[in-house]
Amino acid sequence: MVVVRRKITRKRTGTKPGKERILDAAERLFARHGFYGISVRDITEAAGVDVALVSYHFGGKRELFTAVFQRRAELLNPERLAMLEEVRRAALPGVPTLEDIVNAFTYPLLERSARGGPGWKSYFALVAQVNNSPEWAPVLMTQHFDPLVEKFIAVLREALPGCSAREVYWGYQFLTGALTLTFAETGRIDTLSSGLCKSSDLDSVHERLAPYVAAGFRALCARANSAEPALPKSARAAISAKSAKRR
Amino acid sequence: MVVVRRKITRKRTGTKPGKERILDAAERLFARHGFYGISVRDITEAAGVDVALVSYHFGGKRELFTAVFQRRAELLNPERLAMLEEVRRAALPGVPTLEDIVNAFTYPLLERSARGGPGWKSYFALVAQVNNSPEWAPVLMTQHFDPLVEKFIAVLREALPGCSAREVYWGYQFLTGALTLTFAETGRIDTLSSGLCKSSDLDSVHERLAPYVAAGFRALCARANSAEPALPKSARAAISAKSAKRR
DNA sequence: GCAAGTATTCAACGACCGTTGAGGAATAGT
DNA sequence: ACTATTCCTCAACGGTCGTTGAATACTTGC
Repeated sequence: MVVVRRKITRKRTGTKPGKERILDAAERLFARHGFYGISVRDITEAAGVDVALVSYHFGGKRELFTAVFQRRAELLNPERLAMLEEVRRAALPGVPTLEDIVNAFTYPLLERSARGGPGWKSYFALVAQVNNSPEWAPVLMTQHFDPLVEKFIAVLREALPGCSAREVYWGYQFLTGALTLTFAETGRIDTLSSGLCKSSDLDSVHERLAPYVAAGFRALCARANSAEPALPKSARAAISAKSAKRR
Repeated sequence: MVVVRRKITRKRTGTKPGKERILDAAERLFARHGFYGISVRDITEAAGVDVALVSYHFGGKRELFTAVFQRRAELLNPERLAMLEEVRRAALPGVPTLEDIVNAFTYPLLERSARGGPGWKSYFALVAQVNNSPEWAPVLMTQHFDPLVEKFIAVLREALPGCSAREVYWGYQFLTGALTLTFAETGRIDTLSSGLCKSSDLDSVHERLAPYVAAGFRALCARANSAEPALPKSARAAISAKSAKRR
């Protein structure tokens, strides 16, 4: 397949500077085809700038990729942290519900993917691919999201007294898997359901994910606390009663 | 970075024919770096054969990729279908529990990823990446897994009487997201939990995923049947009682 | 042992890859 | 108006990409 490349060079017609235009184009194209599936020429042509600008502004293709990943993470995490603290404060002197914690974790993401514009939509699709990549996840996800995740897990543990840390970590893993597949918006649920459900209908996900995950967490803890009792029966019963209380 | 490529050409030292060796090497490398992240030369060098063999045996790189994806899907799906039928038969004249259905869906996969050897482990990591890719999922996942998935969803609906199809589809989507992230084995839960949980500990996943997901399904149905009543109250109460029954 | 067919190697093709250095244009400070 | 700085263009580099056609090796059937 031979593709003729015509130079576009729209020469400052737009209002945005080249650096930002590159970030936007890279975000969109990386999200769809991954890091290796897109060349810097693809990106700069889509952005209407010269190839050399990638090296000039970012140092190289790899650094551009991490810059794309970083840009919106820095906007997102403070908001998510604030929402977690707000949920926590509102529940004082008790602890927040699992549903509220999960919502604080997911809502800022789902809301922006749904109504933040195409840039945000691409960004979350990119996060979905990165999160499922053995090559990229240990670097990018850990670096940009783990400090926040640790805070969420700490609050989850407060809301699940008597539940072992292992259950909470596995529950979080299932949550983030469900969430990132949603962001990928591959359209698979659309065809499976013959159009009854739409990948892009993130409001439906927002309604359902928190109840689903919260019930999952409770089931994990109930299972761990009923099987293999390592404590005397009386202590175990007290713990179960506490963690089984709903709402 | 300049990498010197030395020819290996181990010339039929192994027992496997070149076609199979290419499939094995491609599986391992595609799983880690994706379709575009690996060249056919990377693959053929790892397999110890000549570059031209890819075109000869498969027609091209793209066809090799789909062949890798197809090979184990064809082994997997009949077994999963048989397990679903077995679970269904064992529950007659009733319907199987959600836990048993989810296990029939996940166990053949988790078991092979855990103890099927490195080939299977790579394969599921590849599936994880494909499932989260807007470029590949609509083609490969739909083509090779959707017929099976439709059967599972049909049985899930039997086990969730009075629950709308939408809830079941969303519940399935969350399940498959949690499952595929598990297969990716990115090691993120390892660092998050300071080594308390291990990505590779699929037995732990097997114990927990079914209870988690089953509880999630029940929560979705309960939510749908309690909020926004479109039916008269009496009918609604009857449905809720049915779908809320546990175990 | 010979022929037919299959499997594999070899060398090379044009296209595209990421990156770079030299230089031009725009901008800001004085 | 001059200068320094930043932003951007142009042309080209060495390398790697996927693919191919011709030639060689191996296997099978007789």
